[in-house]
Amino acid sequence: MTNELIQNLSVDCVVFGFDTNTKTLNVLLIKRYLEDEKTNQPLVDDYVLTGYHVYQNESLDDSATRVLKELTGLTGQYKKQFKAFGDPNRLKNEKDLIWVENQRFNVRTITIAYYFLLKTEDVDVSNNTYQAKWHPINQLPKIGFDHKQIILEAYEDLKTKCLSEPIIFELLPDKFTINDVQDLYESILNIEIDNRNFRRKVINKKYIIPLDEKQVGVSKRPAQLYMFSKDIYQKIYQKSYLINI
Amino acid sequence: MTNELIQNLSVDCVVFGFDTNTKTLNVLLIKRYLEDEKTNQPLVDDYVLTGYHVYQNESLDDSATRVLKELTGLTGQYKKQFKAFGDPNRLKNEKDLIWVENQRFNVRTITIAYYFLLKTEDVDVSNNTYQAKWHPINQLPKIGFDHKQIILEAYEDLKTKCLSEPIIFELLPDKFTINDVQDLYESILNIEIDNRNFRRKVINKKYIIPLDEKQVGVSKRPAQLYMFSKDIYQKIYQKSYLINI
DNA sequence: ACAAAAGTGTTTTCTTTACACCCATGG
DNA sequence: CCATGGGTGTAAAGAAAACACTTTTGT
Repeated sequence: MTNELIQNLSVDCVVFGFDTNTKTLNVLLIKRYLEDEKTNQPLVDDYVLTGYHVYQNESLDDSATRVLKELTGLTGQYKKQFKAFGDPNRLKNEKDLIWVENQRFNVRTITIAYYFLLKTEDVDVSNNTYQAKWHPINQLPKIGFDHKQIILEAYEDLKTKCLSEPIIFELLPDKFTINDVQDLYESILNIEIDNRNFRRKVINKKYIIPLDEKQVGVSKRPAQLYMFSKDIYQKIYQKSYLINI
Repeated sequence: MTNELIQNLSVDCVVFGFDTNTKTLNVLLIKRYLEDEKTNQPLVDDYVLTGYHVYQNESLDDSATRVLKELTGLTGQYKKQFKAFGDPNRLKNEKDLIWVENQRFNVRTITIAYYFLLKTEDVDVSNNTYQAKWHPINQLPKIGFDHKQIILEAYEDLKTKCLSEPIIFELLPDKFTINDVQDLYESILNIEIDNRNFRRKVINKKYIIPLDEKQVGVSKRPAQLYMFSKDIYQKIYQKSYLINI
């Protein structure tokens, strides 16, 4: 079998990045721009998710990994396939049709959507091939295709999942403060959390390990740094059967 | 556009049914059987999920609904798209290749997997076109393709989801006893639950409504019947932000 | 009257929530 | 010495867990 693209199948990647400085949860989007050849008027000018067709000999997961690597250079980031989008009309608004025709791909394309978790600081966005930019999840720009819906569904999944699994640490640097963790939860969930109760809860976890280190270069009292131990987490993990309906 | 099948795309349906009598959670599987034309020896003889290719003008959800209807005659059942399976080698063990060649479909088929929740009693399995049979989730027969994996992942999703959403009632008749609910949780989660604590918890929910009715035709003390009100549930539903990692 | 499952209360423990001030550091 | 965010404890309320006997019904 030759290694061709599967014309009607793609992956799309919702790349979430947390910015510890501004305390915002962001999505990495690429520019979609097309001009009229004669008038030079922009025909399409908005943002979309990064994505690409799947190769014939490639698994869906590998495909998503490849797309992320091409966009960011990163590998080994947390990744989750969260939904397939395949409505027959999903690429059929006016701008999308212009774009699709220009790019010569199938209008009935099914996309397998993934989301990734990483740190904004890990991506050099300054001279990115795709003109990728971070956008706060709460201030999304004009977005093409059905990608806004895809982003929002990814975000819902993230919100649910971060309550029951320690995926939050994928969005933080290896060394973080308790307040970083709180800020992150507050950004994702859009809620306020009591600092004392939160600290107690987090610090009591055996897999949150205090380091012999404090913040440096901050113009205030430097905070204690912690790390997350996945090993310890997995060792002490106990499935909860608490029914909460 | 003609209404053709999309050759490399299918949906597969994991149909869960709870049997209130035997107190078992079951999966509906269809027979896969093929004989050698000359020797009449069985070449393939096992079970698979029901599934079919998606039509060009059909959404993924509609496709799954159609497949369920063809199998069971039922519509309007609880349905969830839970994962896409698209490994390039997913249909490539020996029996699968024999089957695939016989059925002339693409070996690189991506399937969008759904699960459905219903009551075993709602399906007339006796003279089913597909020789469909209920199989207890804990005693699955020999299963073809990658469908065992698909079933197990559906089951994992169901286990998680039934802890935080009232989907359990999709598996029960409209009128049920508290012990029915407990039996169902115990079957799904494979755990034992304290009856007194469980009753208290469930009966206190405003959306669990006691009826002016008791069981009839049972050879023991007849139990109080209840119903689940989705309306009330949605009205009083409050998103929980409890962090439990 | 007996078998079989339905139904019932209390206590202990754990978890969550609410709440306000002092501390350490860099500038 | 001051501004800034870091860090701390206690009490009350609510939820979960542990636990054994009585009641109702059909046969």
